[in-house]
Amino acid sequence: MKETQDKRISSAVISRLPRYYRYLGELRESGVERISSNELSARMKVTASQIRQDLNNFGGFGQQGYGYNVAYLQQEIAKILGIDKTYNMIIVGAGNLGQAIAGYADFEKRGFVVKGIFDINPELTGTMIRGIQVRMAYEMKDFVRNNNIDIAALTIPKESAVEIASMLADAGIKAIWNFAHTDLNLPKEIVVENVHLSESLMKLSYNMANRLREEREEE
Amino acid sequence: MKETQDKRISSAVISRLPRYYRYLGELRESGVERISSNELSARMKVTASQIRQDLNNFGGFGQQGYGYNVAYLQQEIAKILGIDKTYNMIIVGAGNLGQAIAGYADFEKRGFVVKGIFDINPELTGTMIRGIQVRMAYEMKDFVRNNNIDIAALTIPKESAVEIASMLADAGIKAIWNFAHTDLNLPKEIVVENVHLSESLMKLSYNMANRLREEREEE
DNA sequence: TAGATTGTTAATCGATTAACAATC
DNA sequence: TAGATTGTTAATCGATTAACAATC
Repeated sequence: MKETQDKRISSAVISRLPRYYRYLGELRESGVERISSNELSARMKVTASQIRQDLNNFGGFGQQGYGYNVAYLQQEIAKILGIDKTYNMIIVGAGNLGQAIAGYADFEKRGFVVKGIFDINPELTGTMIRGIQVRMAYEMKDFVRNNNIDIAALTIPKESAVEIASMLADAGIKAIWNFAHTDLNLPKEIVVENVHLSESLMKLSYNMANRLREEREEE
Repeated sequence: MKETQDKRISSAVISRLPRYYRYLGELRESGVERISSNELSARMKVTASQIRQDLNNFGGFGQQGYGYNVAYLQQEIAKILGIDKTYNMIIVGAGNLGQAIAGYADFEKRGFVVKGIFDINPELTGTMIRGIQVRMAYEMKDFVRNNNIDIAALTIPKESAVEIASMLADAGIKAIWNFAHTDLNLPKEIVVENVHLSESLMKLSYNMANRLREEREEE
């Protein structure tokens, strides 16, 4: 009997779930039906113990002496991640990044349906991007309210991001996928997932500088 | 006397440095000259203790009874992150994401100089994107060798990413900023920084689903 | 000098790994 | 049944927080 999960799951665990999901998908595609935590461990370069601990936060998906059924486990992880449902999404900012995400979210993952793209540039009004109409920013609030929009991807400059995010929160958005280089200050019931590319690039830079440092020391 | 950092710094610490850098930049822009770990703690919503611990991994940048000089601390963090230098970069993939990064890396952060953009589509040869010439994929290896390229941003489908990454490693690239939805398997001296947007979106999805779950429980 | 705040050591908390009994 | 492998408890390791002496 599966228990409803009660204890709060750490974000470290959550961060690993999509990667499990990806590997299980690859295994499934290549026709692998079952896998043990040990085999998966070798492929993914994490410990088997961690895999079992992570999964057992959500229930027992395996079978002693057998391992895990690949398709079943992937499906269960999909449920845990909530990607077995569909979500309505808008893209705010019709620049290259907005366009990339529009195309990406729509094609790559069926579950995230892009309903509209918004921009402040009047010249873009009525333009279509990947079959989705570009609308004016001032229409956004009503659009979110009337079209049951769950998620907004913010691909706009940091100067306007905080204000627009607050407006979206007022309009009842549930989550913001934030690509703007700033922290948003929103009521805690709004989910925010940050993608700060500049910070990612700085981490890369650190590791590059540090790799060289290490090599010098080894000499 | 500042010690050369010897112990390995945890990636949790490194991940926080760019955020410190950003906040310090904002403070500097608004004319703040000095700040205590306590004030910074309140703004950034992390503990003052953590700020002091993080910084003291790299040396003592503050002064008892005074706090930290904003400009000086920011500069020192820049050095730690290695963003006081310039790096030569190429973009692999001239799609929307590649274009977004080309524009972004060049304008937003002066230190990362985009020297070339590569694509397999012959129609794009010779095209200019933000003043940078688009070149054919087969020229890439020689280009990396002859132009002292440090970093490659991979914005290509996962099918070709692993192979191209290996080729770039052969050509002497130092780091790969990987936007492809796959893990790269490269020699350990190559730095890899992954930006897996689909995994980010799944985390958002989890948190959204979970937020709703929690709210239901609270009722 | 007195007050403020760092740098750093110690205590706590949480996450990862190891071990093994349960069980398919 | 014997072998394999999970689920889960215990041990270890590391990261965060608290406390405070050092010192500007």
